[in-house]
Amino acid sequence: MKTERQRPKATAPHSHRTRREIKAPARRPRGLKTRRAILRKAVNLASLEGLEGLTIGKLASTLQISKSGLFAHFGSKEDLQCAVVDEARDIFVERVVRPAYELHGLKRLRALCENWLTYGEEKVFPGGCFFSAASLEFDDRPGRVRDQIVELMKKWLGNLEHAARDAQLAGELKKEVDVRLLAFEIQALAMGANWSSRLFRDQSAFRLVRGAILKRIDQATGPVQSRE
Amino acid sequence: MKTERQRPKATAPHSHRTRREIKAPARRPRGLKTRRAILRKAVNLASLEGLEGLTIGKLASTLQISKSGLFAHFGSKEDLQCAVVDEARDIFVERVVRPAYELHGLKRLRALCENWLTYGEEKVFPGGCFFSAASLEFDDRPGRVRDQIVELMKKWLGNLEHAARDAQLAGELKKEVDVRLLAFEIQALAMGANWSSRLFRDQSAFRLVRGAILKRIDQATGPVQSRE
DNA sequence: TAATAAAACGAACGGTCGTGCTATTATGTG
DNA sequence: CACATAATAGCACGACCGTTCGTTTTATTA
Repeated sequence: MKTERQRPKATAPHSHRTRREIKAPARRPRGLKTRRAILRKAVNLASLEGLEGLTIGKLASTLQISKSGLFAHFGSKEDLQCAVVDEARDIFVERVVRPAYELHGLKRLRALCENWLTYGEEKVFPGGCFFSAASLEFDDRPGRVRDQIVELMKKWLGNLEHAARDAQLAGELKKEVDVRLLAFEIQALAMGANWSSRLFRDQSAFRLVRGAILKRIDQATGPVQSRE
Repeated sequence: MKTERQRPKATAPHSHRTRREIKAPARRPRGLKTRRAILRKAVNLASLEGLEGLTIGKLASTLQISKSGLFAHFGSKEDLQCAVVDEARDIFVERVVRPAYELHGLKRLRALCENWLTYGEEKVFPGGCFFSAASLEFDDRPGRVRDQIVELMKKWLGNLEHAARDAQLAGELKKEVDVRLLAFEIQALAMGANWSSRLFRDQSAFRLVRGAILKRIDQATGPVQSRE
């Protein structure tokens, strides 16, 4: 009853992504700009230090705003972490998933792989793949953050698998190919590239994995190779 | 000059694993027993909470000893982390590497894979593969801990690659197989199994990956299959 | 321009972190 | 038994954590 102002979203159960512009689209509340700026920095920081290592004080001093002012935007650290994950998701979708959705079947599958490799190579997040790190950091921490990451990862694997299945239905992949396994192998190789490039500070891991994934896909397309 | 007692190893540059039993082998200092007990617990805790999330206070209260008493065994948190990594290494070598070294060539390669999968399935560390987690946690934290992890991982990949190369030289693998890539793919799949099993709380990932690795190796042995 | 509400601030809280000192206890040796 | 020494405990420090609260600044609008 008393703590109402600094937790504006606490009562609303789950109203993702639709904040307040629904009823007043031209109001442009000044807080949103700051919030976006905070999240942009927070995502980068979290990719380097981890979602738990991301501290409100450090983030605030980096942005040169007050700790309490920053805090008021979120209401709790967990809410901040959730917002950061969501922001990272948006960036990932924009860079990796969405462009591939203009294609279908095998082409989409190839595009998803290539976009991911580019996303890794170009260091979209300075600390490497945000979700690889977050997955391993939160696999033992029950809570909303973990739930969110699980859901995102399921969707990503589902995207790979769906594209592969479409390709199979279109005759672009051999009938005996296990599309679920194929998706898993691609994901494992991609995470391996991220792991190796970061731990050994060696970007050539992406070259290696690009070759491995291509080989794996070619192998699944059969001797006919992917038409065109 | 004044802080000398609680950092007994600080002056010695790098005397791993040979502590003080070198000159008095029968003395059996009582501290070692406690130290081992601390490390055993610390490894488990660190695998769950991460090497940074592993806290001296929590560790001490878990073991029901005083924080300062525990601290005196190591002298700094970084030293503790190094000791924990070393302890985890010992366990890993004992479970995965050493048993395979009774075999050679392709058999050793297969044994390394199978031992790793068993090590993952049986939850040797309650938080999953210690080194997968530590790798991603420390890939951006320069220091002795990171250096140690890098070295261990290089050795592990080297082990896989070496076994594969021996197999190739013995004619058990096709000549055109890239043993470095093969080692990398195995490692990526293994880490993928760890990742998936933990994030989705689904042990079947190990079944999936066992199949994938076997297929990958069979494919490298050629149509003749591994003799015997 | 005055009123109003949102946003940012500053200071402080209780807690925990790693670490450093000093004292106490246990152990092995003369 | 006395003594030296190693092992452990007790206590406190400064720093930083997430969080709260009251105040001040800033922007909107009547």
